[in-house]
Amino acid sequence: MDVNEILHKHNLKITGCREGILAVIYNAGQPLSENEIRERLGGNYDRTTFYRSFKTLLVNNILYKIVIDNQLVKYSLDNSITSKQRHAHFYCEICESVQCLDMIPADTPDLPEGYSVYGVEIVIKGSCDICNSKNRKR
Amino acid sequence: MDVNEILHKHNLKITGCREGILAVIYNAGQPLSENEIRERLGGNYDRTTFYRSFKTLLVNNILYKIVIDNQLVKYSLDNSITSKQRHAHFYCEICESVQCLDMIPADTPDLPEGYSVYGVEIVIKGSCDICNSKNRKR
DNA sequence: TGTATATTTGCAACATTGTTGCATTAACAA
DNA sequence: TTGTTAATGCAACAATGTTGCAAATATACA
Repeated sequence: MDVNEILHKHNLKITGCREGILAVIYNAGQPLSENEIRERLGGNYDRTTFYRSFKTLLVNNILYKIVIDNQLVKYSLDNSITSKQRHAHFYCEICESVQCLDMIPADTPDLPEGYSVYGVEIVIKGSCDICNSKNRKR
Repeated sequence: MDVNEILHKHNLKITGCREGILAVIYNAGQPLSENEIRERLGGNYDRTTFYRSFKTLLVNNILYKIVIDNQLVKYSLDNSITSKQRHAHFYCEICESVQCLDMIPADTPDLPEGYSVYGVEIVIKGSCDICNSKNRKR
């Protein structure tokens, strides 16, 4: 994945913060919280710059915001970048990681007459296979 | 619905704040945000008391927390109180109201081996029939 | 009905999270 | 290389959520 190309295609300037955020998320292979991203970038960049970078990347549909709880938000690359379909997400309440459940599509359901649908968010909460196997071993 | 009976059954003291929160939600017939509830109670009770009342009612499975966004949370009566099944919620981005979609169950999906599921959250975002009809008339 | 006890409340102080204005700095098109 | 525009970092602020503690309240029980 070429981060610079993505930014360029969206007419966004290539800055260290934006590059870093996208690279960290891409390399992680799973959605990350803002704090997780900041940690992996080694504490560079101001908090304000982060917020603004996220906002810019979200508005331009480069990042996708997964709201687990009002106190926990994770960011992944948008489907338009990854060419994925809309899908559900799994949140492990033990290791606090989020996984994309590509096998569970977030399809638009049938609603009563007169309703318009812009998006469908599905978050499944539980404990993941890794955490479950660790607990069994103890 | 007898609010006092619900509190009593859960071994919680019957206080004005708890009674008020439950009565307001019940009478609204739809999930409400903390601010909406505070407004309808006429500004009584401290902000701290509210937070603690919500926490108590949530921990005791009397209230259910519907996370629309990290900045917007709505509260409804828990399914154990209303005897409803788990269901999806609809959020209207125009009037900012939330409706229970009882016709769309939030069933536990099939996940890969080793995963445990504690809960499924489905939030459908769009515009509701009332807001859509208002826009058509203009 | 009155009283003892444990819980809840309200206040203050604090911690965290997110926003805005503005001068400085950096990106990049030409 | 340079001019223009946008992004950054800082400070100050606003909103949201938490904690400790003294005073007030709910309730079980005499």
